[in-house]
Amino acid sequence: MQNDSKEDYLSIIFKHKDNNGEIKPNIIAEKLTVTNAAVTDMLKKLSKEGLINYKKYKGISLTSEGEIFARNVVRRHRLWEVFLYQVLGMPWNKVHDEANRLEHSSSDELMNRIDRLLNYPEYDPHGDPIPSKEGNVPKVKKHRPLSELNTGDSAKVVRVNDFDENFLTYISELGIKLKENIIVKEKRTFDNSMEILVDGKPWNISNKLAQNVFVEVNEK
Amino acid sequence: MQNDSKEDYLSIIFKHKDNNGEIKPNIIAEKLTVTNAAVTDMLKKLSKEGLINYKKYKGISLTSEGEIFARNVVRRHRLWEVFLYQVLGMPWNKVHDEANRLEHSSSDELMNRIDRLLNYPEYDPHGDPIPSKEGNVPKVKKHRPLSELNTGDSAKVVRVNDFDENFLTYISELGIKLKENIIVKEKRTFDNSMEILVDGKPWNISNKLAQNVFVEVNEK
DNA sequence: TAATTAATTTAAGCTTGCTTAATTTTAAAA
DNA sequence: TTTTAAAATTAAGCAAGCTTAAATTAATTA
Repeated sequence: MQNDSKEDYLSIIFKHKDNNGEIKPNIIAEKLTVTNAAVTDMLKKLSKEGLINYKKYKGISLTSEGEIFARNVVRRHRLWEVFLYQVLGMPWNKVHDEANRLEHSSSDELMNRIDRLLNYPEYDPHGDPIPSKEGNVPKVKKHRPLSELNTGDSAKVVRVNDFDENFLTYISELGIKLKENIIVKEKRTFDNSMEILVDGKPWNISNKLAQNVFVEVNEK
Repeated sequence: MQNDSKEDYLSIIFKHKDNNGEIKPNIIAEKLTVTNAAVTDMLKKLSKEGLINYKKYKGISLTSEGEIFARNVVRRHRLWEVFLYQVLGMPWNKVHDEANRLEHSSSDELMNRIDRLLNYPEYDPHGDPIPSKEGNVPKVKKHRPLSELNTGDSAKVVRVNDFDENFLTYISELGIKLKENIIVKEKRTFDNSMEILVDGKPWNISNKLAQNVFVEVNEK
């Protein structure tokens, strides 16, 4: 109701900021599917409240207060994802949208109880790190996009992007999931598409798809 | 976000309608702590959408479509209450407010999974019936307000009103909970206050309090 | 560097769900 | 039944979070 939008904006900034901790309005607009004008509007409000640093036409970044706020939203989201996936057995691809609603409706006390129930998980079902109650963010395992591998490489899935439900539905069908092994049978140089082996089955995947699956390469 | 208010109105109508299935705007305004003007406003919208029967200055009732809608909101609310209380061990008095937020953010699929996890409970932690997925509302056990009992009566708690967190906090302190036995040591005729025995301990309670605790009288 | 395109901001306006103040209708009391 | 009080409704207006259209600034390309 009152804070949902604000929470969405801060969470998006947190998740999509670059190495300098900055993000462009454009990206926020895309991720939230609102117009740029709406973003400008909200940025002013967030700035006035001291949650972001914002100067017209300049980069946007979280203040330390905004960082704490955002981290907490992300914590709620990812804990709900683990709960939905592990405890309720909800399929991978539905978990994100459901958590997107729940994250705005849960008190800290509730989330701490869920956290305990789940035995303090460090990663959500897509491999993203879950900020702790104290605000610590677990290290993300070193990993590269599947798209960078070459013919003959073999690797283990450690993270996937969760921004698109259709993408998740599709890779589920291919048998791609966390900790699953993937072997690159052939990489085609002209369009960077590849043939991969998942659980013994061969699939043809686009470069775009491979860019959204992250793996830890197995030493040869 | 979009539907929260609507859901609140329908749920209040469902829970507080009289024996004719009707309710006055006044009561809705009180329960939702909004002005009568706001209620009139919303009633027009709900009526236009075919969710309630409404004629100016006349009684308000749910249409069959509204009934289905409202029942589902109540189902979500009460299932969440059971979950919070039983699975997470959240205290009695905090469960209602938390569920008030979650009820607006949960898909049917989610609630059906929670329902299964809880093994299809029929009553929430305050003794209120939980509508099933199919819309069946379990029979509420026959019961009377504690305030109607007299000196020497003994009874078992089967339901309490959950409208006020302070009330719930207070009766928790007295040891009053579902299935707890209460003995009326003395009822005072001049103000209808009573001295009761809960788990062996004596307490003095007002008539107002006793009106909100519902019991099944033990045969002598 | 100039011209063009893309991104950002401003301005005006809309919808939702409220509010306060004034008015009308119904219910209760004399 | 008349008067008075309570409840319900209408009218006008406000804040939040959007939109579209126009204007400005930054980035890219020729």
